[in-house]
Amino acid sequence: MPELPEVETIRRQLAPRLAGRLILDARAHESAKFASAVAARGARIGEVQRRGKYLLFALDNDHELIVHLGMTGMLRIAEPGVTDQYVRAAWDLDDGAVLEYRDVRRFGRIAVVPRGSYASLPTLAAQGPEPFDDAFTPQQLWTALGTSTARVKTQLLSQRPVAGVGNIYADEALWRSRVHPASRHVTKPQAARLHEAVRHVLAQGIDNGGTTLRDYRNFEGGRGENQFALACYGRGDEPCLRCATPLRRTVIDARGTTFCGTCQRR
DNA sequence: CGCAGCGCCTGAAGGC
DNA sequence: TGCCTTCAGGCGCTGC
Repeated sequence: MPELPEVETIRRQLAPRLAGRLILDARAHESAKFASAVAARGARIGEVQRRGKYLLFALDNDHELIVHLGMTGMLRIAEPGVTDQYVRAAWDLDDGAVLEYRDVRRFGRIAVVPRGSYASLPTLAAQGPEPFDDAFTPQQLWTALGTSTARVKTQLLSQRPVAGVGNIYADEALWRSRVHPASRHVTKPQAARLHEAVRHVLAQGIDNGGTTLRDYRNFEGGRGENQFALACYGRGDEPCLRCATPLRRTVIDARGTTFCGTCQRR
């Protein structure tokens, strides 16, 4: 599932490839989740930025094209003559290439909005700080987590305490910081450890080009390598790398969750 | 207003 | 072998 490291890997690859390109034409799946992709027709692409898991393409008409990859979304340059029933949007570029958005399960989303107007994307509008910005601090994380009584993992997945953490990196960060995923309250030291852990696991994910367990591919079609660096996610019943206790698998907020019942205390 | 619960999607994998 | 069930889960929306 594309989380911040996967989206950032894609952004770094496609930004230089797409900057300055004019969108000559566009097509999209009829679903409201993708239909507005055609509104980018006639615009020139500027800077490509990322906010959490959202890709933001600046357009020269005071709008921006926003792409969220959901579970199985991917961006790529089309191969000539190849048809694919899972392509949900396509943009014809002025250099002859076709940018495609492919999404088997259609959990992703595309929007064209006036620059900075995110009312139609409430999760984007309400997101917490970028994890590598100065605004993300141990104190800020502790305060943010304290405003809700929801489980700490649920809060991380809400994107509100910090942007960009999904199920894989949430399990990794909670394991690294020794915080129990179902905790409804975290201490200041726990928040400080979680702050460090979020930055660590996301930075490592970027360094490794993202995590490819099933569907994730980068803009060049390649796989990430971070799946070989995971300490917790997907390792249920395998020994904890700190204490050797078999990791436990449970469900929190309808998401598969792996954690160490010995190291990670409430 | 906050939040729990639900629905969207479809291929892969496992059971019988 | 083939059919059926279960599973993966981010996020927008609804209703309490």
